[in-house]
Amino acid sequence: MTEWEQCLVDAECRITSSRRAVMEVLQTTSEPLSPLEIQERARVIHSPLGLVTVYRTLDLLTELGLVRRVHRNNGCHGYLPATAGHYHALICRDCGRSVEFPGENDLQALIAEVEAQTGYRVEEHLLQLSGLCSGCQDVRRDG
Amino acid sequence: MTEWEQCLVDAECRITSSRRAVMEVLQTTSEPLSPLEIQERARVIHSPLGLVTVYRTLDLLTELGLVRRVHRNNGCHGYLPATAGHYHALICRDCGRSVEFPGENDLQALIAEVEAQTGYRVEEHLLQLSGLCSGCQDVRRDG
DNA sequence: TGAGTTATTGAAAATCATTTTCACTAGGGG
DNA sequence: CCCCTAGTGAAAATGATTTTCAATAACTCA
Repeated sequence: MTEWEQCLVDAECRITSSRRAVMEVLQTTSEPLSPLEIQERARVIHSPLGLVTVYRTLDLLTELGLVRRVHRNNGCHGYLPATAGHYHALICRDCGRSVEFPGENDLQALIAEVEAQTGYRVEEHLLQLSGLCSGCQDVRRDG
Repeated sequence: MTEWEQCLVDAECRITSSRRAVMEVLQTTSEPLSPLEIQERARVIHSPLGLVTVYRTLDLLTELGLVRRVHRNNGCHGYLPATAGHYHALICRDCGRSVEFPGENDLQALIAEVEAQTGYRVEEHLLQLSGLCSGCQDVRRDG
């Protein structure tokens, strides 16, 4: 039983072929995948998988903290395996490859400053960076 | 002629009743408004205003840098008058009231660190905070 | 291991934000 | 004041996501 499957059991959820297929796809991707992309890849493993089930499984895994939802430029969402703890996504705009980073220290300083200035109490933050990964920087230099 | 109207003229765009109505609504809000909410409020000023025109005007104003688009929890977007320069939004989850803050210094430090660690070149960032404004913190304490 | 309970599934339809289409209208230069 | 064309609004199209509901399959208890 994988770590994710154990999480499902702990949450009193059933381990189904559909969920297994979605989890396997998510665990082996380095770029954020849309629900449709996840369905396409997961159907190689479990062909009858419906898109609705992909959405439901993504909601479940996101709630359990196993995957992270990121905002894409085109308005739809991408999903990524989550690193333990609170991380943020850095996405390459060229190849879509994505990594996560912590950076909580710097952010906490910023948040403390903002709280002092505004009187708000900050509870959540959304931080997402995009740019070019090293590979795509090279391609641009070469081309 | 208001400052925003001058921007439209400079961009060789016409100043229409629809655009005036949308701009007036946006200039007098402190919380991010959805296109539908903007239409409702702007129709008090210019009743035949269509939702499509609201979307088009929002695109235009966003391109001109006069309004900022923020991500809402429910997946749709809210629009806010933009402060000059690069700012970020801080939104109250209770009353929706919103302020902008700079905080570029702390963020630049974080970005530099992330670039060094990952080899990516960061080009864009999305930072959005949410929590409780001072007023809503008080209400919670009282109630 | 096998039957029963019920969470889960998939297809179709519904919903919601947003975009496109297109004939009509009105802004503003001449 | 007229003309040209950018801008408009209604309706329809699109695309992501959610709901509905009957059928299925995963775990529980014997």
